[in-house]
Amino acid sequence: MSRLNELRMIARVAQMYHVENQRQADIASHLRISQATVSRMLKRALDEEIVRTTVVAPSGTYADLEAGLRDKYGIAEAIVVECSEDRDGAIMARIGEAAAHFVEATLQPGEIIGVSSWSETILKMVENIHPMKSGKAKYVVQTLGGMGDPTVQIHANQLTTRLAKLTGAEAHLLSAPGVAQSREAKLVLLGDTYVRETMELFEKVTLAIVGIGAIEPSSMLARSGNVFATRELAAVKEAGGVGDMSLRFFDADGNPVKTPLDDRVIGMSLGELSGIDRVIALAGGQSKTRAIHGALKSGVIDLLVTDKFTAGRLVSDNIEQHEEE
Amino acid sequence: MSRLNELRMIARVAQMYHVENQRQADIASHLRISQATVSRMLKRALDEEIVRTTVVAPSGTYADLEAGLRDKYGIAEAIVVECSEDRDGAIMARIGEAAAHFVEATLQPGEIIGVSSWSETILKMVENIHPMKSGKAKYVVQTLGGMGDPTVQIHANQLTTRLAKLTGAEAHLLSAPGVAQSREAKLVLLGDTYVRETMELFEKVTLAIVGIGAIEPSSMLARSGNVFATRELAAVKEAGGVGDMSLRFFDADGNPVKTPLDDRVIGMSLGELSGIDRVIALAGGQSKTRAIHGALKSGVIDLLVTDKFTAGRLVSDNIEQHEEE
DNA sequence: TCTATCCATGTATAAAAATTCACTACCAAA
DNA sequence: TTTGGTAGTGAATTTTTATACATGGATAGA
Repeated sequence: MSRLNELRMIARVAQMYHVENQRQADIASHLRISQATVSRMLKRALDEEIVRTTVVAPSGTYADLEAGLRDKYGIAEAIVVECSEDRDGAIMARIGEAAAHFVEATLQPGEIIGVSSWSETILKMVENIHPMKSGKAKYVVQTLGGMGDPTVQIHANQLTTRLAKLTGAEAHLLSAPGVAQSREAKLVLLGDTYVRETMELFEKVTLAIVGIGAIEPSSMLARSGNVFATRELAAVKEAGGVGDMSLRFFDADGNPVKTPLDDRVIGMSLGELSGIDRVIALAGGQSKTRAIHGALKSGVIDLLVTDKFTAGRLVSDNIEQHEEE
Repeated sequence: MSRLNELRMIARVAQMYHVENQRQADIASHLRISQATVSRMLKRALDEEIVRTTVVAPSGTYADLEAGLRDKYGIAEAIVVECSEDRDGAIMARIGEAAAHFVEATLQPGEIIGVSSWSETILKMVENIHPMKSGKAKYVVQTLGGMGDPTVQIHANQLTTRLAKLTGAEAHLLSAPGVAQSREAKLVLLGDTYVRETMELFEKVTLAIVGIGAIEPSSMLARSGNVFATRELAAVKEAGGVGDMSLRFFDADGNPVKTPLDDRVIGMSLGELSGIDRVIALAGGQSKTRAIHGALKSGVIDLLVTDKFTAGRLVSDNIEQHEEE
């Protein structure tokens, strides 16, 4: 019985605090108890479930999927975007928008942004970033060489340059192909002063933005002019590779897949990536599901931006089912 | 679209704060924004109804009726107790329990309690108060004389004394009848040193506990041996009286009803009562509904403790219907 | 293109809330 | 009855949160 009277009082305190927006001190003097007691009663009210606080995600947001991704993969943050259809074009646009918003909102002054250029999704992101008048970022560093095809090469440069402009940063381009013809060719290219200067900035990057690729040739990869022979991609698959970030391949458990290809890629390595303060990955789509799974497993990603369909697939355990879909 | 991303972020912040119990500062550094912004987002979340806080009244409490009483009568607080049946005996017991709990929980150190002795409900309250080891209250002052019948007189003294003992206070008894035989007799009684000393404490009372009586003779009033002639009570009713507190009568609007009886009562006046910091009224029951209505209207009561049936009758506007029930 | 005004933000600070501390009462077991 | 542990309290303090203020950019109208 006394418990009921106690709960009545707690309920009243909760009412005054949460509904009537009174301060604890006022409630305390009104009820002739101490502020400390009011504070304790409010905690009690929470425990006793006299007050219930619910956070409802605004329609179009997927807090549950985000939590699922965070929990399953141990990543710091996940953003799951609304998307009307499970189609790559629509997905990339939405992911790009959300990523742009997030980067804008959280960019630190003096930040050094590393950006992988071989990603359509990142392109979409850059398209959605609003120009920041007062220079916020310090440098934007291209973390992967351009593509063989000169047209696409320009494209890649533009992405980096544009992002630099938008963020008020100085662009540091990687004036080299993403994939050299041979190991020896790579060494020659690395001899270039500008290339070396840019690559020396890799370890100073504070925010890396990467795309995640599936082994299946994407349209951009295709356009780049067969930098990897089909045979070579097959070898990567053979070795268990499921996807890449900046042309660095990994398997379903997130372990790097070492192949001779590695010696030809001019860009940031997975090891370098993992040393970066914030790594934001942008990817979504049916075909990339397994690749994203592996990428998340690798532990180098801090934040994933993806779509609700892909997030759903990732969270539901049966990733392997999608293997050959 | 940007609004949606903003809301998503707000939802996430709300999630981290309310569900995951993280501090604003931590959320801020996690998301690379300032603590101030987190605070604003949380306010925003409240406005946008992304977080919803509901206070659910524990079963057996009547927050709505209490709010109704507060609003309708402008009293500071109301306590409405659960009660299985609308019968005076059960009601008094419950009200007494609740009042005891409240007084225990809110009694200030050094408080001077004034207690009207002619109330069975107050008696029930005193029965339910737990002894407080370290003296909390300073004095317990009897605010109405005893009753003519010596047996009941003792009863009244006991109530005051017992309450004093329980609260660790010093009892100040009013060793005089509640109603003197005549105006002259009252003057004589007031000449008594002890009586005068107690009455001089009236204005120092910080917490008054009163019952509310209907004009209809209560069992205790009856037992007291017809202190008021039936004729006199009729006169009070004639003048619009609907009830009394400590034998001071008032009408349905809470205005004092002045009759020659006033000059014979030895106890605290309504004027003195209204000057007291906290006035707690204990009353419930079908027959007292109109009396309580009038008492609340008088504006001297700060807290009413009553039962759910009576509260329901009081809150539903049609008090006049109960006039002759 | 140039104001004037409006927002949004972060910093610094004020305000509010939670917690530590010291103490009291209470209870159960010795 | 004593003792040792638990629970609950308010005052003081610390921690956390909200706000006042100043700044810088965005926006709209001249």
